[in-house]
Amino acid sequence: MVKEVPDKVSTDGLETKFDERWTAEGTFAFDRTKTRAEIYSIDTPPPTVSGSLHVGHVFSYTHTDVVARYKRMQGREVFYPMGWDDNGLPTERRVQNYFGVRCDPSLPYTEGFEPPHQGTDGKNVKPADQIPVSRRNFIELCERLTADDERTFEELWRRLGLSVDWAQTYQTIGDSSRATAQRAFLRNLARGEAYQAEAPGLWDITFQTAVAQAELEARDYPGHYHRVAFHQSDGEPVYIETTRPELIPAVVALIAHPDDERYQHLFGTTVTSPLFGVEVPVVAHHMAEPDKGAGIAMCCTFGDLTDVQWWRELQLPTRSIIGRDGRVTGDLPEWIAGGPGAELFETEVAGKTTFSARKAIVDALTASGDMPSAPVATQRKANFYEKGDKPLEIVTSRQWYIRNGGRDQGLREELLARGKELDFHPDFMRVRYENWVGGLNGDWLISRQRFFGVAIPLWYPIDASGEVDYAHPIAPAEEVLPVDPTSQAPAGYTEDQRGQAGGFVGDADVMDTWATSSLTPQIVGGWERDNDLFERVYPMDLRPQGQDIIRTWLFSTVVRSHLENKVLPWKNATISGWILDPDRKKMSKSKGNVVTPMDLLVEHGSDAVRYWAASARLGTDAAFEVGQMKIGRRLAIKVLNASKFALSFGGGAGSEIALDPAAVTVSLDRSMLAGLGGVVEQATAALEAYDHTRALEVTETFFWTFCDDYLELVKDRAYGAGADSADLTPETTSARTSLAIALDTMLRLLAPYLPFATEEVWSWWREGSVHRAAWPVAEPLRVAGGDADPADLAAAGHALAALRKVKSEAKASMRTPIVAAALAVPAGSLAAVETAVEDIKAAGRVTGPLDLVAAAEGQGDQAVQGGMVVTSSELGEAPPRNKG
RNA sequence: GGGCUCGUAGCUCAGUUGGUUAGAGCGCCACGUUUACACCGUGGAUGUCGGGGGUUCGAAUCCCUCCGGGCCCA
Repeated sequence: MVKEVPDKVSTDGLETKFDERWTAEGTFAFDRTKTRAEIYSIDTPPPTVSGSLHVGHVFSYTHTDVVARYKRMQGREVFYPMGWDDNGLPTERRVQNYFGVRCDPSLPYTEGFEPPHQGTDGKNVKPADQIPVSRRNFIELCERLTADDERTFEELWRRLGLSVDWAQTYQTIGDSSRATAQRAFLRNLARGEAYQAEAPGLWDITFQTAVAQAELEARDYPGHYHRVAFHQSDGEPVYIETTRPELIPAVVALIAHPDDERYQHLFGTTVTSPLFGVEVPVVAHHMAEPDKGAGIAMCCTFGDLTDVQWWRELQLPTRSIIGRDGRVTGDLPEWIAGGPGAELFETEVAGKTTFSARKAIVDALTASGDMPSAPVATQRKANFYEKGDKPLEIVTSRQWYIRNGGRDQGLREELLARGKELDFHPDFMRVRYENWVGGLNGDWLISRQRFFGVAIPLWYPIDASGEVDYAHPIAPAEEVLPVDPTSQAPAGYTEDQRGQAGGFVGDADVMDTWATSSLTPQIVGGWERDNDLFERVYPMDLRPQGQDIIRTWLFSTVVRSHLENKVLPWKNATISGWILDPDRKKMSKSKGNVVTPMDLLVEHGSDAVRYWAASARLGTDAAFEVGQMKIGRRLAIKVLNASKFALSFGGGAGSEIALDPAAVTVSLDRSMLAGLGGVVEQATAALEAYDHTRALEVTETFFWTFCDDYLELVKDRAYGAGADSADLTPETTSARTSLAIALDTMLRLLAPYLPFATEEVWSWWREGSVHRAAWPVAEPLRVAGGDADPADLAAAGHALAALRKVKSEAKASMRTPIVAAALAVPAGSLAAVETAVEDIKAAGRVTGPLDLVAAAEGQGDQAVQGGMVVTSSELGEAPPRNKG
């Protein structure tokens, strides 16, 4: 039944209209009564709310939504929650400025705290003017601020048309996320998978936090090689070259490559350090690079990661002199005390920044003659925290780790096996996982010295003498999670025992963001909170994400599921590519080449932007192409117009539209439906293989041919030459039925890509939402098509094009009648053209005889109108225009 | 330096296990307002498949090598 077809169609306003309708009707509401087999569950990446959404988000989330809509139409109940990642430094900074507070974890929680500011118009509040608050208060303010960000994000996602159940959202800082992260940590601890260690770790001076391997970034950093003499027992110098002379007080060994001829005689001997006279061994290790500097390096725990490796593998002593503040320790180290450099250290080096200390040491080396030549400028690779701008120092501190196979071959093998079990789309992305897991050389450091994150849920007892006993942490019961050890006392203690002998201290650290994000399947699935739900959605079906976070998010999620649930967290991982700007550079905020997604959606329409996004294959970088969006917009409008047309033949509003395949009797119609059946098969196979681009391509190609050829060919027959509904010819009924069936099918095929335009058309003549309609199957189309050959429609289309070409070349209007013509048709197509000749004549306005002859050998070009050639023609007079 | 990936028409991209004369859309040129559509229609032109070498009856496709872009890891 056709309800209403507008006179003038438009894509404008569809986004708002259907977002409201879908919400009101619960179109995407998740039905949790379904069983695991009926459910398709998606573990969507939670975007960082305090950052801003960019075009890359729109791009990759569209890919996921296409999958979600397809699976839903396939009859799966789609579990597709959206989360917000609020953890982290950017949020902390915004909260400090917005509310004028700073976090001091040593403070107690203040009930009903009201911050001094409510927004400061982007102006920074000086740290001295910020009111210190407890971590719990600080987190409450973070939650308050991120609530605004989340609204903005949701608005964008709704406009883009993500088929998310908005009742299922979560936050990585929310109570249930924190409880989940803490619960998982406590279980790791109980099983021995989490442990603390006093160990060298990378430390960011600026952010005052430890940094994990996954957060590292190696960058070029300017420095100078200083050629410095160590001394053998006989006084002979051994020259090394170092970029960090200030670490000479911390030297523990000189190291050269075992095959290096120059230093063979030194291995096994000792040398003394300049200025300080500390005796250190000369040892061999394959990591020493013979062609770098002098080929012999000083190892000073801990100048860089190679030093750490040497320290560990060669079991060298620990002589750490750099503290968390980035300065040289103020205490005189015992290995220097009493030596020739003790005074130098105490007066010139102790307590200095590395920069000042270096200057002092270099001056002393120059004065003593141990540095005979001037420093030589060089570029070295230094490790940076990805958000920091100062090279990282390596300091020893007490930190928590989770085992990830980096120091355990057995676990590593298990995790590599999980990687093989996971279906990556595209498949080659698997090697990124394998390279990363295979290359790990340490466990996962999860302690972070920040505030807005999930607290490490532990306290430590203080013994009678006031020493903190880190070896016997106090864990909370799972029932009381989440906890904040900095503002809550552990069971059996009271708050006034905090920091007292015989009392306790809370662990002041929070966990790495990924220690929470790695649990998104557990968080959204209700692990240990709603086990009924968990069993229905977990392990999940799909994890979409970017390739850059395979080593972090994807890997850490596999680790947690493997340790906790002994399964892979999902069956499939789809990896979207990057958006490149016209210069083939990755679009990013720092380059200033980003486009605001909301503006883009408003300007082009969401279907148009989705079309652009869906045109890019998974794993492939895509150009930011406004032209492609315009094509998408045209497609959406064409869908509206062609649909309006196809629905108009039956007499408009109130007329019945039959979808009975038995009414399709004309050969051309059956040929079209047979072709459509093939399209359904191809599109379905492509989507099953997570190849949404191919599915779109075959559907779109068919749709345009349908409009250009089929619709034109059957136009007259479908109108029915004055017939009223009482006495339709079977030929007219066949055309109308075929149009309706084709429309019905194509709307479904396009629905995941153009959710708004297809829903609009659906609302004209069908009940419910196209997004809850069944995905089409080829079988009924095959039956209706019978033994018809899809090529027959192409042949008729070619014949029509050949006739049009005559008019085009004569620069005549397409309305010009052809009084008589002869058409040479390749033998293989002749029968098809003869069968459809009445439709061809009507569409080509051939008013007189159309002679069809078999084309001679070599006549015509197969690539042009299928080799069909009009050999003679006579054009009539074009009718006058209908109106001026 | 290592790994992965890409290089096809002016632009953005398809090209399945090697198989006729390499495709699409955009853009371009010409024409046309036809009762779905000017956010349109019709027709047309367009390529050393990054370079070189090899395997083969036959290579955009397989192998080698070089050049250039991108990402990740050292």
